[in-house]
Amino acid sequence: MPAPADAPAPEVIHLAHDLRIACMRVSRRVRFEASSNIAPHHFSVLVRLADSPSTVGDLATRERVSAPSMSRTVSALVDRGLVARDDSPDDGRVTLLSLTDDGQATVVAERAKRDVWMADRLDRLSARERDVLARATEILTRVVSG
Amino acid sequence: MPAPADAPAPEVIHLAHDLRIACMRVSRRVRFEASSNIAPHHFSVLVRLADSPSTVGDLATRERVSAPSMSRTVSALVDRGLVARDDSPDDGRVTLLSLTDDGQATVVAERAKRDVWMADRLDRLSARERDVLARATEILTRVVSG
DNA sequence: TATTGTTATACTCTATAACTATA
DNA sequence: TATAGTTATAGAGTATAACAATA
Repeated sequence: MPAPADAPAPEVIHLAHDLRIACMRVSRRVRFEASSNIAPHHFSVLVRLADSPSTVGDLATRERVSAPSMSRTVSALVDRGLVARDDSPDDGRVTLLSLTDDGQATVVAERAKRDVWMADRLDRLSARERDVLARATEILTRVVSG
Repeated sequence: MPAPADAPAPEVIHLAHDLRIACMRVSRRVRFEASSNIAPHHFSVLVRLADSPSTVGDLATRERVSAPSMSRTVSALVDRGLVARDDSPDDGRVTLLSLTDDGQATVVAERAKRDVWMADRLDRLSARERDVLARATEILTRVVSG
Protein backbone atom coordinates (compact mmCIF):
# COMPACT_ATOMS: atom_id res chain seq x y z
CA MET A 1 0.00 0.00 0.00
CA PRO A 2 1.18 3.59 -0.69
CA ALA A 3 2.50 5.74 2.13
CA PRO A 4 -0.20 8.15 3.37
CA ALA A 5 0.28 11.86 2.75
CA ASP A 6 1.39 13.92 5.73
CA ALA A 7 -1.50 15.04 7.90
CA PRO A 8 -2.13 18.80 8.09
CA ALA A 9 -0.37 20.65 10.92
CA PRO A 10 -2.38 21.25 14.12
CA GLU A 11 -2.85 24.95 13.39
CA VAL A 12 -4.27 24.11 9.95
CA ILE A 13 -6.72 21.65 11.49
CA HIS A 14 -7.66 24.32 14.03
CA LEU A 15 -8.29 26.87 11.30
CA ALA A 16 -10.24 24.29 9.28
CA HIS A 17 -12.50 23.68 12.25
CA ASP A 18 -13.18 27.34 13.07
CA LEU A 19 -13.67 28.31 9.42
CA ARG A 20 -16.00 25.37 8.79
CA ILE A 21 -18.11 26.26 11.83
CA ALA A 22 -18.30 29.91 10.75
CA CYS A 23 -19.36 28.98 7.21
CA MET A 24 -22.00 26.54 8.43
CA ARG A 25 -23.39 29.17 10.78
CA VAL A 26 -23.58 31.72 7.97
CA SER A 27 -25.33 29.13 5.85
CA ARG A 28 -27.85 28.30 8.56
CA ARG A 29 -28.52 31.92 9.51
CA VAL A 30 -29.11 32.90 5.88
CA ARG A 31 -31.57 30.04 5.44
CA PHE A 32 -33.44 30.82 8.68
CA GLU A 33 -33.49 34.61 8.38
CA ALA A 34 -34.52 34.67 4.73
CA SER A 35 -36.93 31.77 5.04
CA SER A 36 -39.45 32.00 2.22
CA ASN A 37 -42.39 30.11 0.82
CA ILE A 38 -40.25 27.80 -1.28
CA ALA A 39 -38.73 24.54 0.02
CA PRO A 40 -34.92 24.14 -0.15
CA HIS A 41 -34.99 21.21 -2.58
CA HIS A 42 -37.38 23.10 -4.83
CA PHE A 43 -35.22 26.22 -4.84
CA SER A 44 -32.13 24.13 -5.51
CA VAL A 45 -33.70 22.75 -8.69
CA LEU A 46 -34.80 26.22 -9.81
CA VAL A 47 -31.21 27.44 -9.41
CA ARG A 48 -29.93 24.56 -11.58
CA LEU A 49 -32.47 25.41 -14.27
CA ALA A 50 -31.63 29.11 -14.04
CA ASP A 51 -28.10 28.13 -14.97
CA SER A 52 -29.24 26.02 -17.92
CA PRO A 53 -32.21 23.87 -19.06
CA SER A 54 -31.92 20.24 -18.09
CA THR A 55 -33.68 16.86 -17.84
CA VAL A 56 -35.13 14.84 -14.96
CA GLY A 57 -32.29 12.32 -15.07
CA ASP A 58 -29.58 14.95 -15.10
CA LEU A 59 -31.18 16.91 -12.24
CA ALA A 60 -31.57 13.70 -10.21
CA THR A 61 -27.86 12.92 -10.59
CA ARG A 62 -26.67 16.41 -9.76
CA GLU A 63 -29.00 16.83 -6.76
CA ARG A 64 -28.17 13.29 -5.62
CA VAL A 65 -31.73 12.05 -5.38
CA SER A 66 -33.51 9.20 -7.21
CA ALA A 67 -35.17 9.71 -10.58
CA PRO A 68 -38.69 9.10 -9.19
CA SER A 69 -38.04 11.64 -6.45
CA MET A 70 -36.88 14.26 -8.94
CA SER A 71 -39.81 13.43 -11.20
CA ARG A 72 -42.12 14.24 -8.31
CA THR A 73 -40.29 17.47 -7.44
CA VAL A 74 -40.39 18.64 -11.05
CA SER A 75 -44.12 17.86 -11.29
CA ALA A 76 -44.74 20.03 -8.24
CA LEU A 77 -42.76 22.91 -9.79
CA VAL A 78 -44.64 22.52 -13.08
CA ASP A 79 -47.95 22.60 -11.15
CA ARG A 80 -46.82 25.85 -9.51
CA GLY A 81 -46.06 27.32 -12.91
CA LEU A 82 -42.34 27.77 -12.20
CA VAL A 83 -41.00 25.14 -14.61
CA ALA A 84 -41.97 24.23 -18.18
CA ARG A 85 -41.82 20.73 -19.68
CA ASP A 86 -41.15 20.34 -23.42
CA ASP A 87 -40.62 17.21 -25.50
CA SER A 88 -37.12 16.84 -26.88
CA PRO A 89 -37.05 17.07 -30.70
CA ASP A 90 -34.07 14.67 -30.78
CA ASP A 91 -35.14 11.91 -28.36
CA GLY A 92 -38.77 11.01 -27.70
CA ARG A 93 -37.96 9.61 -24.25
CA VAL A 94 -36.57 12.88 -22.95
CA THR A 95 -38.47 15.92 -21.65
CA LEU A 96 -36.60 19.20 -21.52
CA LEU A 97 -37.08 21.30 -18.40
CA SER A 98 -36.68 25.07 -18.22
CA LEU A 99 -37.74 27.99 -16.04
CA THR A 100 -40.89 29.93 -16.84
CA ASP A 101 -40.89 33.72 -16.41
CA ASP A 102 -42.39 33.16 -12.96
CA GLY A 103 -39.62 30.68 -12.18
CA GLN A 104 -36.95 33.20 -13.22
CA ALA A 105 -38.57 35.88 -11.08
CA THR A 106 -38.72 33.53 -8.09
CA VAL A 107 -35.00 32.77 -8.30
CA VAL A 108 -34.08 36.45 -8.57
CA ALA A 109 -36.33 37.44 -5.65
CA GLU A 110 -35.15 34.61 -3.39
CA ARG A 111 -31.48 35.33 -4.07
CA ALA A 112 -31.96 39.00 -3.27
CA LYS A 113 -33.73 38.08 -0.02
CA ARG A 114 -30.81 35.90 1.03
CA ASP A 115 -28.29 38.60 0.23
CA VAL A 116 -30.07 41.23 2.34
CA TRP A 117 -29.33 39.56 5.66
CA MET A 118 -25.65 39.20 4.83
CA ALA A 119 -25.31 42.70 3.34
CA ASP A 120 -26.88 44.32 6.41
CA ARG A 121 -24.29 42.70 8.64
CA LEU A 122 -21.31 43.44 6.42
CA ASP A 123 -22.46 47.04 6.24
CA ARG A 124 -21.68 47.44 9.94
CA LEU A 125 -18.05 46.33 9.53
CA SER A 126 -15.12 48.61 8.79
CA ALA A 127 -13.84 48.96 5.23
CA ARG A 128 -10.67 47.22 6.36
CA GLU A 129 -12.62 44.22 7.69
CA ARG A 130 -14.64 44.00 4.50
CA ASP A 131 -11.38 43.99 2.56
CA VAL A 132 -10.19 40.96 4.51
CA LEU A 133 -13.50 39.21 3.81
CA ALA A 134 -13.26 40.06 0.12
CA ARG A 135 -9.81 38.50 -0.15
CA ALA A 136 -10.99 35.48 1.89
CA THR A 137 -14.01 35.08 -0.40
CA GLU A 138 -11.73 34.84 -3.42
CA ILE A 139 -9.65 32.14 -1.71
CA LEU A 140 -12.68 30.24 -0.40
CA THR A 141 -14.34 30.25 -3.81
CA ARG A 142 -11.21 28.68 -5.26
CA VAL A 143 -11.13 26.09 -2.45
CA VAL A 144 -14.68 24.85 -2.97
CA SER A 145 -14.36 24.81 -6.74
CA GLY A 146 -11.35 22.49 -6.75
CA MET B 1 -43.62 55.57 9.62
CA PRO B 2 -39.87 55.82 10.38
CA ALA B 3 -37.43 56.55 7.58
CA PRO B 4 -35.70 53.35 6.44
CA ALA B 5 -31.97 52.97 7.11
CA ASP B 6 -29.71 53.54 4.12
CA ALA B 7 -29.30 50.44 1.99
CA PRO B 8 -25.80 48.95 1.79
CA ALA B 9 -23.59 50.20 -1.05
CA PRO B 10 -23.50 48.09 -4.24
CA GLU B 11 -20.01 46.75 -3.51
CA VAL B 12 -21.15 45.59 -0.06
CA ILE B 13 -24.12 43.79 -1.59
CA HIS B 14 -21.79 42.25 -4.12
CA LEU B 15 -19.43 41.03 -1.41
CA ALA B 16 -22.39 39.75 0.64
CA HIS B 17 -23.54 37.71 -2.33
CA ASP B 18 -20.17 36.17 -3.15
CA LEU B 19 -19.32 35.46 0.49
CA ARG B 20 -22.72 33.91 1.13
CA ILE B 21 -22.38 31.64 -1.91
CA ALA B 22 -18.87 30.59 -0.84
CA CYS B 23 -20.01 29.79 2.71
CA MET B 24 -23.02 27.82 1.50
CA ARG B 25 -20.80 25.83 -0.85
CA VAL B 26 -18.36 25.05 1.95
CA SER B 27 -21.29 23.97 4.07
CA ARG B 28 -22.71 21.74 1.36
CA ARG B 29 -19.36 20.21 0.42
CA VAL B 30 -18.54 19.41 4.04
CA ARG B 31 -21.89 17.68 4.45
CA PHE B 32 -21.59 15.70 1.20
CA GLU B 33 -17.92 14.76 1.49
CA ALA B 34 -18.10 13.74 5.14
CA SER B 35 -21.50 12.12 4.80
CA SER B 36 -21.92 9.62 7.59
CA ASN B 37 -24.49 7.21 8.92
CA ILE B 38 -26.26 9.85 11.00
CA ALA B 39 -29.02 12.10 9.66
CA PRO B 40 -28.50 15.90 9.84
CA HIS B 41 -31.38 16.54 12.24
CA HIS B 42 -30.11 13.75 14.51
CA PHE B 43 -26.57 15.11 14.52
CA SER B 44 -27.85 18.60 15.18
CA VAL B 45 -29.58 17.41 18.36
CA LEU B 46 -26.49 15.51 19.50
CA VAL B 47 -24.45 18.70 19.12
CA ARG B 48 -26.95 20.63 21.26
CA LEU B 49 -26.74 17.96 23.95
CA ALA B 50 -22.94 17.88 23.74
CA ASP B 51 -23.07 21.55 24.67
CA SER B 52 -25.39 20.96 27.61
CA PRO B 53 -28.18 18.57 28.73
CA SER B 54 -31.65 19.73 27.74
CA THR B 55 -35.33 18.83 27.47
CA VAL B 56 -37.63 17.90 24.57
CA GLY B 57 -39.38 21.27 24.70
CA ASP B 58 -36.18 23.27 24.74
CA LEU B 59 -34.66 21.27 21.88
CA ALA B 60 -37.86 21.66 19.84
CA THR B 61 -37.76 25.43 20.25
CA ARG B 62 -34.07 25.77 19.43
CA GLU B 63 -34.20 23.42 16.42
CA ARG B 64 -37.43 25.08 15.27
CA VAL B 65 -39.49 21.92 15.02
CA SER B 66 -42.69 20.87 16.84
CA ALA B 67 -42.59 19.11 20.20
CA PRO B 68 -44.00 15.83 18.79
CA SER B 69 -41.38 15.87 16.05
CA MET B 70 -38.57 16.37 18.55
CA SER B 71 -40.08 13.72 20.81
CA ARG B 72 -39.84 11.26 17.93
CA THR B 73 -36.27 12.28 17.05
CA VAL B 74 -35.17 11.89 20.68
CA SER B 75 -36.84 8.47 20.90
CA ALA B 76 -34.86 7.33 17.87
CA LEU B 77 -31.61 8.57 19.43
CA VAL B 78 -32.46 6.83 22.71
CA ASP B 79 -33.18 3.61 20.78
CA ARG B 80 -29.75 3.93 19.14
CA GLY B 81 -28.16 4.30 22.55
CA LEU B 82 -26.83 7.81 21.85
CA VAL B 83 -29.07 9.75 24.25
CA ALA B 84 -30.21 9.02 27.81
CA ARG B 85 -33.56 10.01 29.29
CA ASP B 86 -33.81 10.73 33.03
CA ASP B 87 -36.73 12.00 35.10
CA SER B 88 -36.24 15.48 36.51
CA PRO B 89 -35.99 15.48 40.32
CA ASP B 90 -37.63 18.93 40.41
CA ASP B 91 -40.56 18.53 38.02
CA GLY B 92 -42.26 15.22 37.35
CA ARG B 93 -43.43 16.34 33.90
CA VAL B 94 -39.92 16.95 32.61
CA THR B 95 -37.44 14.40 31.28
CA LEU B 96 -33.80 15.43 31.18
CA LEU B 97 -31.86 14.46 28.05
CA SER B 98 -28.11 13.95 27.89
CA LEU B 99 -25.53 12.21 25.72
CA THR B 100 -24.42 8.67 26.52
CA ASP B 101 -20.74 7.76 26.10
CA ASP B 102 -21.63 6.44 22.63
CA GLY B 103 -23.36 9.75 21.87
CA GLN B 104 -20.27 11.72 22.94
CA ALA B 105 -18.04 9.50 20.81
CA THR B 106 -20.35 9.93 17.81
CA VAL B 107 -20.18 13.73 18.04
CA VAL B 108 -16.39 13.72 18.35
CA ALA B 109 -15.94 11.32 15.43
CA GLU B 110 -18.37 13.15 13.15
CA ARG B 111 -16.80 16.54 13.88
CA ALA B 112 -13.33 15.17 13.12
CA LYS B 113 -14.60 13.71 9.85
CA ARG B 114 -15.99 17.08 8.81
CA ASP B 115 -12.76 18.87 9.70
CA VAL B 116 -10.63 16.50 7.62
CA TRP B 117 -12.10 17.57 4.30
CA MET B 118 -11.58 21.25 5.11
CA ALA B 119 -8.10 20.76 6.56
CA ASP B 120 -6.91 18.83 3.49
CA ARG B 121 -7.89 21.72 1.26
CA LEU B 122 -6.45 24.45 3.47
CA ASP B 123 -3.22 22.47 3.62
CA ARG B 124 -2.67 23.12 -0.09
CA LEU B 125 -2.87 26.91 0.33
CA SER B 126 0.05 29.21 1.02
CA ALA B 127 0.71 30.37 4.59
CA ARG B 128 -0.23 33.86 3.45
CA GLU B 129 -3.61 32.70 2.14
CA ARG B 130 -4.29 30.80 5.35
CA ASP B 131 -3.50 33.97 7.27
CA VAL B 132 -6.18 35.85 5.34
CA LEU B 133 -8.66 33.05 6.06
CA ALA B 134 -7.74 33.09 9.75
CA ARG B 135 -8.45 36.82 9.98
CA ALA B 136 -11.66 36.39 7.98
CA THR B 137 -12.76 33.57 10.30
CA GLU B 138 -12.46 35.84 13.30
CA ILE B 139 -14.57 38.50 11.59
CA LEU B 140 -17.16 36.01 10.31
CA THR B 141 -17.53 34.40 13.71
CA ARG B 142 -18.30 37.83 15.15
CA VAL B 143 -20.80 38.51 12.35
CA VAL B 144 -22.86 35.34 12.88
CA SER B 145 -22.80 35.68 16.65
CA GLY B 146 -24.34 39.14 16.66
C1' DT C 1 -31.78 -5.02 -25.04
C1' DA C 2 -30.75 -0.44 -22.83
C1' DT C 3 -32.46 4.05 -21.42
C1' DT C 4 -35.84 7.91 -19.93
C1' DG C 5 -39.33 8.82 -17.25
C1' DT C 6 -43.57 7.66 -14.53
C1' DT C 7 -46.50 4.97 -11.36
C1' DA C 8 -46.93 1.70 -7.15
C1' DT C 9 -45.75 1.05 -2.56
C1' DA C 10 -43.47 1.76 1.77
C1' DC C 11 -40.63 4.38 5.17
C1' DT C 12 -39.23 8.71 7.47
C1' DC C 13 -39.80 13.43 9.06
C1' DT C 14 -42.94 16.90 9.69
C1' DA C 15 -47.22 19.10 11.59
C1' DT C 16 -51.75 19.75 14.25
C1' DA C 17 -55.00 17.83 17.45
C1' DA C 18 -56.10 15.03 21.24
C1' DC C 19 -54.58 12.74 25.41
C1' DT C 20 -51.94 11.73 30.01
C1' DA C 21 -49.53 13.19 33.92
C1' DT C 22 -47.88 16.77 36.79
C1' DA C 23 -47.83 21.73 38.65
C1' DT D 1 -56.20 25.81 34.54
C1' DA D 2 -51.56 25.63 32.43
C1' DT D 3 -47.47 23.02 31.06
C1' DA D 4 -44.30 18.84 29.48
C1' DG D 5 -44.42 15.17 26.87
C1' DT D 6 -46.52 11.34 24.10
C1' DT D 7 -49.74 9.20 20.91
C1' DA D 8 -53.00 9.57 16.70
C1' DT D 9 -53.43 10.87 12.21
C1' DA D 10 -52.30 13.07 7.94
C1' DG D 11 -49.21 15.40 4.40
C1' DA D 12 -44.84 15.74 1.89
C1' DG D 13 -40.23 13.85 0.39
C1' DT D 14 -37.47 9.98 -0.37
C1' DA D 15 -36.35 5.22 -1.90
C1' DT D 16 -36.71 0.70 -4.54
C1' DA D 17 -39.30 -2.07 -7.77
C1' DA D 18 -42.16 -2.47 -11.65
C1' DC D 19 -43.90 -0.48 -15.82
C1' DA D 20 -44.39 2.42 -20.29
C1' DA D 21 -42.44 4.42 -24.29
C1' DT D 22 -38.54 5.15 -27.15
C1' DA D 23 -33.71 4.22 -28.97
